[in-house]
Amino acid sequence: MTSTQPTTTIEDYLQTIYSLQTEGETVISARLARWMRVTPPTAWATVHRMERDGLVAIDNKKVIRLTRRGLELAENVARRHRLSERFLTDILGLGWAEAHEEAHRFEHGVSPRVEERIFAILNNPKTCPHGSPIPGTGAKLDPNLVPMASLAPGDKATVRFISEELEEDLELLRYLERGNVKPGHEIAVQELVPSTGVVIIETDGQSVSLGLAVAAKIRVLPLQPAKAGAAT
Amino acid sequence: MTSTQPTTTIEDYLQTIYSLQTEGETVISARLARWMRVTPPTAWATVHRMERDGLVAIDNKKVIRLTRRGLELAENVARRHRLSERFLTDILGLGWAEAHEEAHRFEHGVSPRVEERIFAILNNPKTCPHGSPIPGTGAKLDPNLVPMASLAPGDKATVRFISEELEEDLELLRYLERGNVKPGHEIAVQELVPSTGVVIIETDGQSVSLGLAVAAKIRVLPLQPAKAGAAT
DNA sequence: AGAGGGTGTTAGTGTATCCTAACATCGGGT
DNA sequence: ACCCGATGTTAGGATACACTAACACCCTCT
Repeated sequence: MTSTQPTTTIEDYLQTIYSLQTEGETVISARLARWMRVTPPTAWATVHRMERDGLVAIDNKKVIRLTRRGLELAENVARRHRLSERFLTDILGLGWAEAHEEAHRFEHGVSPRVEERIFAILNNPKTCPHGSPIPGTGAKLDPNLVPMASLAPGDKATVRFISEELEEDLELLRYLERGNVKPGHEIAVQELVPSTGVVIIETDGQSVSLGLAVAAKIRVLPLQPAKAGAAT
Repeated sequence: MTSTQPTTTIEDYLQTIYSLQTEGETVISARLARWMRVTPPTAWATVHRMERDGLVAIDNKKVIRLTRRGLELAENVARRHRLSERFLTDILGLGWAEAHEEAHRFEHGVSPRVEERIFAILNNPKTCPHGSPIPGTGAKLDPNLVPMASLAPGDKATVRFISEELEEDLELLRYLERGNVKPGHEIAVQELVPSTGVVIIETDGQSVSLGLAVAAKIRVLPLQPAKAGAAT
């Protein structure tokens, strides 16, 4: 029977592969091992069980890709996860930073019936609190978004999306929350020198420093009219 | 390490033992096997793992009892379960009958933080929708309650509690819901002849027939003043 | 007394997850 | 040409949970 409901572990792998794949990353077993915080042999075995069950395909370069069936299941998990995040923040009042971690646990308890009710109560949201589109709503990531790291000093933009990869780091999320680096907030780049590896931006009056690796995983919508404004 | 978080399976066993024990039943391995829908050897092995981990004690008559630590954990699970039922019905609008089954899945995703928020949003409820007290609220089952099966024809009473044992049967719950045999509703016994094994009661104008075994697991609060009222 | 049912146990299996220890590979860079 | 680091794999173990087959007990009812 390959039609059995996936276990919690498999759901987690599906979701991780889905996020990485969606964000354009190459998914290999070693990467998954780090993400799932297990040893390489464990991840390897699990991925091969998934291959056996028709959830993923592994090409000759060892790259892991979701099959049609795997994608279907993964979208379902991602939907529950992102909906859970919205629910936890909007209805239960949990913090923006804590939502991801809590949702990770919460999502597995959400049945189709509960999912449907939550979706309705939230008024059909299209994205999670960190900007990821909720599968099934037709929402897609705006192709006009660019990595914050690609902006130039003086540029202004609106934060739209925090990579799920960054969400694994609770401390980082708390830092971003304190600095108002959240979807919907406007930022202005104060300093960005690749060689230093640091970006300094301004949000709502305060200065926030970020590593370039982090800034590369935050996507923003540049504000066109602000191309030449940096006086004082 | 006996201090690890219990698995989903162990949480389920704890909760079941807790319910049976609280309702005054003798808990033995064979009974648990039926409740958990596993074979006797499986239940036996699991219970012995629990004994090993200090969650239960098994006396020489094979009776299983929660230890202090087991009780503590079990109350925590029961609290999350009953709170989840309340939440699913009161906030998400799921049906009274479906709540138990859904909560069974939902409860495992509820962290202490989420539990606390749910409790607050529900305004500190003291019982689940089926009448079981929520641990931690100080609520206890009213000792004046009697099994519906112990009433006599003509007696009136208010339904207060449906045994968790009955909640396992979704069809039965649906039947009870249609017949308004739910906490807070008033009933009047129309017929109760032990030899027939059937009780017929009236609720809100409709007649409902129940087996005595079922009626024995529904507890009601007799209405004193209605001792001699059955004219027409 | 003997048959049965309900229970408890042991033995033997199988699957999913997880780990450590080792070894195999490949692509660079020195 | 050689060594290294990242990756992939195999081997060998654990543990939790679940099952079937068998057997041991006890108590009750005939």
